[in-house]
Amino acid sequence: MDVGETTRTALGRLEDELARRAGAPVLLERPAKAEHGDYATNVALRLAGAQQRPPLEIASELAGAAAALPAVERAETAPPGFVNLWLAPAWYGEALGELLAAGPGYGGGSATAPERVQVEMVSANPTGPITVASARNGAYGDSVARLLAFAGNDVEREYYYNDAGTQMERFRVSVEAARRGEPPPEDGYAGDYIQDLAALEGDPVPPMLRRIEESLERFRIHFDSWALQSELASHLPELLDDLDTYERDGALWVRSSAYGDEKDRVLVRSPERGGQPTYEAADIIYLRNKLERGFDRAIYILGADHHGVRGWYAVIARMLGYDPERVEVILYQLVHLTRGSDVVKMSKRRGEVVTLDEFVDEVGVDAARWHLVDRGPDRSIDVDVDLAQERSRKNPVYYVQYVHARTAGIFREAGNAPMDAEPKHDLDTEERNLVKRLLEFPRLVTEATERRAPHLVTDFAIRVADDFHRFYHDRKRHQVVGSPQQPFRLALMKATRSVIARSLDLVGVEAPDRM
RNA sequence: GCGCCUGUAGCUCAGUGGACAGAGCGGCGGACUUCUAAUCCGCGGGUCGGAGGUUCGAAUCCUCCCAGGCGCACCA
Repeated sequence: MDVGETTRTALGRLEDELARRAGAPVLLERPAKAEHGDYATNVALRLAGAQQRPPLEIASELAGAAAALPAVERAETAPPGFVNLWLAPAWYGEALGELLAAGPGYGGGSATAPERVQVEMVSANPTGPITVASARNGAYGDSVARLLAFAGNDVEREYYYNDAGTQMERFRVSVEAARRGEPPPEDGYAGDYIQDLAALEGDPVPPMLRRIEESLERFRIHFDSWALQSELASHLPELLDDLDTYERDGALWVRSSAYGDEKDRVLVRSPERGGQPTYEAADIIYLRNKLERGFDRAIYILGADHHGVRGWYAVIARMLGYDPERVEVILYQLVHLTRGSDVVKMSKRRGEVVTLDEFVDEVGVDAARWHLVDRGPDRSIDVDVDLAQERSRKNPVYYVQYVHARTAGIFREAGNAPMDAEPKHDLDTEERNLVKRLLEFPRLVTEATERRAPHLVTDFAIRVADDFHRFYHDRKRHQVVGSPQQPFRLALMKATRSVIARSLDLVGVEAPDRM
């Protein structure tokens, strides 16, 4: 919807033409019903109040002006004040030609002021394998990162872990116990992976981290950097000088309530509580570290159980003198494990966890990634511990991938035959619908990026697949290779394949040439 | 008690101010001498949790209520 986008697409130019005639911005929408035209605008309804005129009168004038445009084949009004437009085949050719000219970057580059962005995600302490719960964090965070990068931002992914806390101590003690052939201590960690680590020499943390990284790489998530709390902790003394702190009850507090916090926080515990820095102290060190490294924006991907810290990060930014707008906390609801219709409590000790590797072994990377991002982040996800239902071949991911396989088949058949976006025939409903769908992509991607909502992309990909499969299936009318319409239809197929491939890539799913 | 999220078709969910509310799955009935039937077509299915309000227009915005999930430590 930015100026740059509207002026460089056929749809944007048409909107600008209409806006000039209406005297107000015009947004063309695709009506739900075919009888309401290719595109429609409600601008007359919006103007009626200010102009003190009946909406249909304004609509009628605009429809008359629109009908005179070469791109417009027919313009009608409809109560209470819509203007409905039917566009000429030449306009479709122009629009499709522009889409193809944009190449692989079609739909990208929407960031008006590109930023250096860090997305911190997963960040599970390395006390065990990555679970399917953390995998949602990764699938979601990585897709957001892909969207931001496609928009033109410089994006890095970081994994943060606490290598020195009590959780890690319990983990190390559990491995030590296993090495002596003893059971894990109270509150320790059990499981086959502990035995695997016990068979190795030395600190079990590095091999555990390698295993985590392997799981995530297999899941197509690559981390540019790994941050350790122990390396950051040494910066605490210099940090304390810059903060408004005081002592009470033997502990060191920060006056965060003066920066919008609901209460002050302890940064260093009192001696009788161990005298160690708190998690909040680590938060402050880490945020400053991120921003000092030159990131314009620091994004935290956190499960909804951490929603309480959302305001805390803004408080930290203010305490350190940074613009809180540079810090962004994105929350997603949690993954619940079910068995049939029963919710089961996740518990490592009882073995009631599903690891990412198990999930991927069962359903494959593509179905797993799709399943973990195809609904809004504000909605919780159930994963059946027996995994039978996710194994289904009815998963929409295959429906979408099939578009890519079918278009690839067409090009195997067509070879290097010439293509031409300019249609030499009158376009039928399926052809028009497919072009219009593909033209939605730039705005859809822009919205998905701004809203941090990759599920809009999977939803859109299904819509593209609907339109494509409807076109493709009727071979009598829509034969591509060898038909009189071949040059145009090859152009349409190339555009379809490109949009589907990009949509799948944005959520980390492969686009196969054969299925 | 305070805060955040959710409540839409039998099930899982899209839909963040527009035209009679959509899709997938499940159910029933049809379509292959194919550029891949992992596809397509048809039929059934909904007081959009409830009540008010704002608006020409509300699933969408506001207020209250109900139900479910999660969070409110000198825990990590």
